[in-house]
Amino acid sequence: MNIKEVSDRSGLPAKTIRYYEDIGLVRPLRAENGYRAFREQDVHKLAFLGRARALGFSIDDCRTLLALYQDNRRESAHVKAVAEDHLRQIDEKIAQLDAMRNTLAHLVRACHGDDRPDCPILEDLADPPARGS
Amino acid sequence: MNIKEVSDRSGLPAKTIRYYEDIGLVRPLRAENGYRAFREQDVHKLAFLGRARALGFSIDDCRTLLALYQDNRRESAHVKAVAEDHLRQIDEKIAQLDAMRNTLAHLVRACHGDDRPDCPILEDLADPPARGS
DNA sequence: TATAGGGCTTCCAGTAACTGGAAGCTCAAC
DNA sequence: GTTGAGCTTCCAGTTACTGGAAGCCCTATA
Repeated sequence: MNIKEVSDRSGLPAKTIRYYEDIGLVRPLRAENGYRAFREQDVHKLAFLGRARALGFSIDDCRTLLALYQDNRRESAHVKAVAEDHLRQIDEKIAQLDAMRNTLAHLVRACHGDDRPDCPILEDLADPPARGS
Repeated sequence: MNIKEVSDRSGLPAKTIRYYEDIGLVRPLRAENGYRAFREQDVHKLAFLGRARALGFSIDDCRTLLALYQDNRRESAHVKAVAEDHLRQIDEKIAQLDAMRNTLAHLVRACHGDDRPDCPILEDLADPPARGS
């Protein structure tokens, strides 16, 4: 199977698939003409990677998850730990973004947004009112 | 004023301040010994940048905001547009993360997390149930 | 006065995960 | 035989820094 078909079936760009080979996530065979020759298992692996990436797992996590997937003596606790850790990171990120969002939304609401220069957004950036106290 | 003091007062690492000079966000003077010589306005600018970055604005947005800040013939509409655009991007990002979070939390709850290999997380990554329909 | 230290300088490389593009080989079709 | 699509490799660029090396500068102390 050539790379284009694998790309279509796994949903990953050909560039990404080559990159994943580069960093050792997949090891397709090679045909005599030098073309990559993918097997079903390669497509399966790539689809797995695509889904893990879509859940936000890092490439490094993906490597771990893939290894666990292929190890049938794995302990599900190990998988769960990786996922929980990632979940915590997502929660942190969301909290961070929520905080930004709140401040920003507040500022945007306060700004007239007309042809005059007065702007609470810039004023806050230049010299924010002390928080708390 | 030397870089260390500016770093302390603006809250930005010295490395970052040098980087900001590199990309033209600040232009401190130079002392005869080659050391950067920062003025009050430089510190002010850097603090502005630090706050804009903390709100998640890109360096490019920061450049724009700084220019608007320094242009007293600006229209607040321009500033507001930049901020609203950024707000939209934050909202998108949050939505994305929320979706990930939901799927992931669901999978984590379903996983026993013991010493056995059976794992709904891996099963889902390997072969997810069709969505919708 | 010699030296030790800490602060400052520049420059290079690395990070994460790709993505774009150039140069060039291969293959199928007309 | 030639065209065009598909494949190959390799290099550079993206974002916003960050770490580290090599080396100058300044101050204080012995």
